[in-house]
Amino acid sequence: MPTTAWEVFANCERAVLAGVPTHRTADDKEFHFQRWVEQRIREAGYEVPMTGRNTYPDFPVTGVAESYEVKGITVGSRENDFDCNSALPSGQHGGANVLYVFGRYEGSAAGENPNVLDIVIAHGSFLNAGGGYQADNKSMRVLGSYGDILLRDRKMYVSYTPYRLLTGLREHCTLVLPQDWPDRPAAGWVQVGSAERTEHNEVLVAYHADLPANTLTPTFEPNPNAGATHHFEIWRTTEGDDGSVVTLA
DNA sequence: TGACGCTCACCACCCTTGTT
DNA sequence: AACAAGGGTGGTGAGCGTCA
Repeated sequence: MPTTAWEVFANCERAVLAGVPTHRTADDKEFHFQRWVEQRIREAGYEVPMTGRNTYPDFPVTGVAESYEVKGITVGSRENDFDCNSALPSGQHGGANVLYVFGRYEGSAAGENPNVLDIVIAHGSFLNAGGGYQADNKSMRVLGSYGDILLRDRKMYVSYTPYRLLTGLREHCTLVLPQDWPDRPAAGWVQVGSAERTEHNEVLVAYHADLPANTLTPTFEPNPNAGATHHFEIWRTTEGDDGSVVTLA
């Protein structure tokens, strides 16, 4: 079954190598990189619907069970982890594969047209294999001396980026897919590494917040998938390949 | 031992979408 | 329409390790 990942990645890599910058405007400092990725998806011949800023994932591909979630990183700032807000990273969402697009781009000193320095597209299961428990956000109007202030138990998940999990990603473009990804690349690709991630022994089932003490106490149960391994293949096109390899950090 | 750089927790803020 | 929930970004300073 053909997938979009190879072509979308190849377009991103080509644009990085060609020095295609993003376009940052004063009124929209945040979304230039998302737009840059959207253009690459469209260039690859795929349609993405116009979505608002609050959709997750950012770009579901029309007619294909694949979607792209974009995470921009200003170079030299926060490269090792990212705020997922309340959407725990996952390889599946709404019946579609989720591919995370990370890119490092130049900061505000570069002006309105910062260059994209490198790209990593990673299947969500590389960040989190799934399973475990994830409750929706809840709130209750119980707080403060008058008892009328809303307490939002708003989960904020912070996941490692591939830049933390893998070596050799900077100044290169890199594609990370599950070993059992449904299709293989055409000619012109090089596998530059492989990675195996093993599931943890326990899963979080609850946590207790003690307000006077200002502490959080987790409660765990054994992970039914403890020790399960997930295998990933790491790819570049021959255009971006320089013989270097990628390994788990 | 002080300067420096880095990480991380935290803070501050913005805006849209969904629900009632 | 009002409110709750959800998606995002950038900045800062404490703490800590490294190195001259």
